[in-house]
Amino acid sequence: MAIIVNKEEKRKNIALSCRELLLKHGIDKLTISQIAQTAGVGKGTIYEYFENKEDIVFEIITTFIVEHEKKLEEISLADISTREKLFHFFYLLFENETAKKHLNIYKEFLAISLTHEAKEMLEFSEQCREKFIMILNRILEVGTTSGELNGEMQISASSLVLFGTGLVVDSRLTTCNVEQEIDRLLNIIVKERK
Amino acid sequence: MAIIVNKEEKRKNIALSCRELLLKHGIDKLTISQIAQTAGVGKGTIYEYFENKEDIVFEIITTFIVEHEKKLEEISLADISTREKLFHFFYLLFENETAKKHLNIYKEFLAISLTHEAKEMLEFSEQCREKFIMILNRILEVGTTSGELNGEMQISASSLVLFGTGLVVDSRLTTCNVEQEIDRLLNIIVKERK
DNA sequence: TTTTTATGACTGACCGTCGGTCAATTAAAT
DNA sequence: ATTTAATTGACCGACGGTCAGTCATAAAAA
Repeated sequence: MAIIVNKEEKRKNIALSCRELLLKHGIDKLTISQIAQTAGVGKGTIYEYFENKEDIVFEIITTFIVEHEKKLEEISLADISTREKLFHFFYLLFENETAKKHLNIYKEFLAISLTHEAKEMLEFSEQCREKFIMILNRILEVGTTSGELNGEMQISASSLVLFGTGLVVDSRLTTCNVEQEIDRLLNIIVKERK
Repeated sequence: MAIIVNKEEKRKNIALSCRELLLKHGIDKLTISQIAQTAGVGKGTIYEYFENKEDIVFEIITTFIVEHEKKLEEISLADISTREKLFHFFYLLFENETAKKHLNIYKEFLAISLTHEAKEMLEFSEQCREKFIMILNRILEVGTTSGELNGEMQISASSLVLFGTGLVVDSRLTTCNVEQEIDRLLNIIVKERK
């Protein structure tokens, strides 16, 4: 017949080659032409591998979120106090300039999925949420058995995820001091140890 | 010399006349041509009164949020238990079909302000946040003095606002059960009364 | 009072951009 | 030579935004 390319692989490669482009311009300013040029293919080729613009942006963002989850995993397994784990868990997206770029992209992703009811996007968000909850639960369990957390309080990981989402969204406001907010939350759920 | 119109008033009138249009179509599907037609003016006229599309959408959404704040005020002053006040405070946007339309609008507002760094928009958001915090603080104060809340816990209104924001954003996910999440939170901060 | 003039309000044809399509082309496999 | 997967960029339609020109009216001039 003719050449057979690994569609899935090429899809990922195109996405990978445009990571920096997305970080630099953000979703809105990113054009398909730019993407095609950066990936070194024709514009039409993009549509061989992606449904539409969201689809490709989504694929790129996925790579970021997967990395993010990996870091969260590391935090949950690190040899630090539960309080520190939780702090880093929430503060991860704010820690430095690179993190803030990722934060911006994540905010844009949230913005899109708030207005577009794309099924795949929602499913992916669900999966992320569940993963976050899983990791948080592990941290909470360790903290409870070690006595670091206010165990009788029945903190649920899903509530904490809501707090985290709020943090991401409201961090755009100057009246929201991220570090302080996290500390306040931790003061409630983590026992004083003296 | 020539006719002088009240720019501010006409601006508001154009916005008002398009409330239903926005509720019906959402931001993305809303076109300037539609807006102009609905408002009964030419397309160019829109740009006499608004900077750009976001500017006009923002003006419309503002009218919804102002209404929302009024309802929150009412809740905070109602003759119900603190737990009920807090529940309604968070559940207000989910209570019925009309509320859900407003929820959608609020989500779209969040979406816009997540991606556009417009100064006025941020300032308005700050004001909203401060107002929310103010109302919540009033509820919390009453609840603390009446002994309904776990007073020693130092719940901060701003943390609760973050929770609320997260609730709005994550409510688009089926894995997020709004009522349950609110109840869980309230179980932590409200004393059992038996 | 009537005419002229200045100017803000208004308009929609037009422009540039961009997401998305498709007919034509290429090239590998048979 | 034929078939077929893969690729491409010219093209399309939609949309946000602009601007040169028109309109309406109040003030000034006659």
